[in-house]
Amino acid sequence: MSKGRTPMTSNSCYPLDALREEVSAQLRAAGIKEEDLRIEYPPPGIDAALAFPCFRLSQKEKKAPALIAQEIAEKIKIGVLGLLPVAQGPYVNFSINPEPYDRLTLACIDEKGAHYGGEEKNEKTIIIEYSSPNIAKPMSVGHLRTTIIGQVLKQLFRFLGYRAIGINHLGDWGTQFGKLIVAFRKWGDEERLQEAPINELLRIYVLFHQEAEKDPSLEEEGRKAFNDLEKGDAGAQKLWERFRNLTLDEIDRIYQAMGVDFEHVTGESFYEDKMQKVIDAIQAKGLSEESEGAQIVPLKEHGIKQPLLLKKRDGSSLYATRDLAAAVYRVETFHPAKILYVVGSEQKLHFQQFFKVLELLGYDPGLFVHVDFGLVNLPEGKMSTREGRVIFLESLIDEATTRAKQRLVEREFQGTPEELDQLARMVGISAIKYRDIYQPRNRSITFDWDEMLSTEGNSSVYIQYALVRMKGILRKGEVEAFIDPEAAKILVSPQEIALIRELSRFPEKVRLAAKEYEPFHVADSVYEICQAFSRFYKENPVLIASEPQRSARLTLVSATARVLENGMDILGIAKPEKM
RNA sequence: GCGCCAGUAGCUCAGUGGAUAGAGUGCUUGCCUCCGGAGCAAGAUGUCACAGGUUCAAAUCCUGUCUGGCGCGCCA
Repeated sequence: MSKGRTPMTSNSCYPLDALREEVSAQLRAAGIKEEDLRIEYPPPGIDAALAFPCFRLSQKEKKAPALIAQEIAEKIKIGVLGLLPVAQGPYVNFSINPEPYDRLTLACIDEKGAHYGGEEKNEKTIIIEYSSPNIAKPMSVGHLRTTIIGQVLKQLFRFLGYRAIGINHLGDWGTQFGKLIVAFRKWGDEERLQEAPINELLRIYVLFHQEAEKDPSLEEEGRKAFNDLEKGDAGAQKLWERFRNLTLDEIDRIYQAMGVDFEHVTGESFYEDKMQKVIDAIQAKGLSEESEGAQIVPLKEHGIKQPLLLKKRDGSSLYATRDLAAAVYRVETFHPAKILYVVGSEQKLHFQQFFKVLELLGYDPGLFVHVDFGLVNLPEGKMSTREGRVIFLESLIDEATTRAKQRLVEREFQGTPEELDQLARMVGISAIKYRDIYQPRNRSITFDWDEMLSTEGNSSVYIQYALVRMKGILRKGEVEAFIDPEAAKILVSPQEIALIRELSRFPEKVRLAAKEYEPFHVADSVYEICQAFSRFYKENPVLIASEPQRSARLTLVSATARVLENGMDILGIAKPEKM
């Protein structure tokens, strides 16, 4: 840090925070009360970094807002990071004093390094449940969003100092396993199961449903088989275990390719022996009742019309029961500050119900968050594994890798075939991931190959390419991440200033992403940084510049690469050295 | 029928009650003697679904209508 010239009340050196504090202090000194202190960001056309609107005061004091702005501006003295504010209409606009602000930014990046944008370690635990594929089914692009968003959130919260625990809540329990057991006993092929387990399981599963249309008694048989399984029948148990292990081996390969990992892989079956306790607690509180032979928890009095189904007529469990057991187990085992459920928005009602029941059981409702997201549809309509209208994750990864490779060959990539393969995977898989985090989670997506694997504009490739150019410059400039804050006085071109400004915004965007559970804010900042860099790169030569520009620009490239890598690490975007 | 989500540029989408509503893509046009052009620059394109209301101020809040997606008892 450069000599503590900057007023800082927190231990954070983030420049935008410091500027905000400075501006707040100035406004307070000018007589603005705390409750009127609202600082906002002016729109892009306005040449200012922060603005204070005077409408509210105008109401209180019955004076024209422009007049108030004028008076406030006159009372304020020049700051350290900011210039003398100016009244523009009803606003008091605060502009940045580039040199000290940029010096602080560079110093902060230098000081924090790989932690720039992050926060100090805290003691809080956050649990993130994500991915959660079904055993015996291939992963389709439908599982992509939860897997990627969940993994990114985990990395994001770690970056912000949390202890983040990822849980893969496998769909390894439920009626479909009864069906699968019946199907395998009738039509299963041992050899095929060995060779391509998921394929074979999918085949007999689809077959089961076809046959069940002709012979509805199969459904009953399936339910009975699950009931056996739940009661601990040895034969059923053994088959189930095989299906589970074989599927997991296959799925693990995809996780590995995508850089996804979990602290715990505990499927629904894990909670099989933990459900009774919750059911007892619910009954003890008198929350449940019998209805049409099933056990339900009515929620009408609590604003939810549909009751939660606790137990089926035949006494076997439902997913809500297992989710309740899982929640209780996790709270007691990990004492988390939050549990995030990264699950599609079509399950919103389910989460409302089961969160409400937890609340009625005495748990803090603020503990549980459904991080929902929109569906992935195909142009032909809703995906359906049974009806064969589906794109498997494996084919998506293959296609992405193939396309990346093709492009690399076109561009005459220099390297061994192994390097080419590896790079193609880095580029291809990152492209897939980025598509799920560059926009908010909320919307449903219609799957489109070209859009999914885009390499232009706001895409992972654009970001990787920007990093590669930075690395290229640093390599040739023989600079090892050297950042000299004093470069701030030389970095005065519009592109240089704009780039540093963008770097200074990164921490705030990271924080916002965590607050809203929205990875896209990080992606957005990363993209803006790359765009600012590309503009800088175009107009400001680095290596061929003469001193002191050359060194100053090397510092800037170094700092930019640092921040960019922090962002890419959060997002799980691969960081190639060359491409 | 009820509930939730969405409707902003041709397409995919940002946008904290405040200033001239922004990106990407697509389209038109420039830019490789220069650190990698998967790039940069410029241009055109808007009834913010519609109708009311609240407010000094509404794409943003409220009500209603229309359109689309999802959900609503023994699947997850």
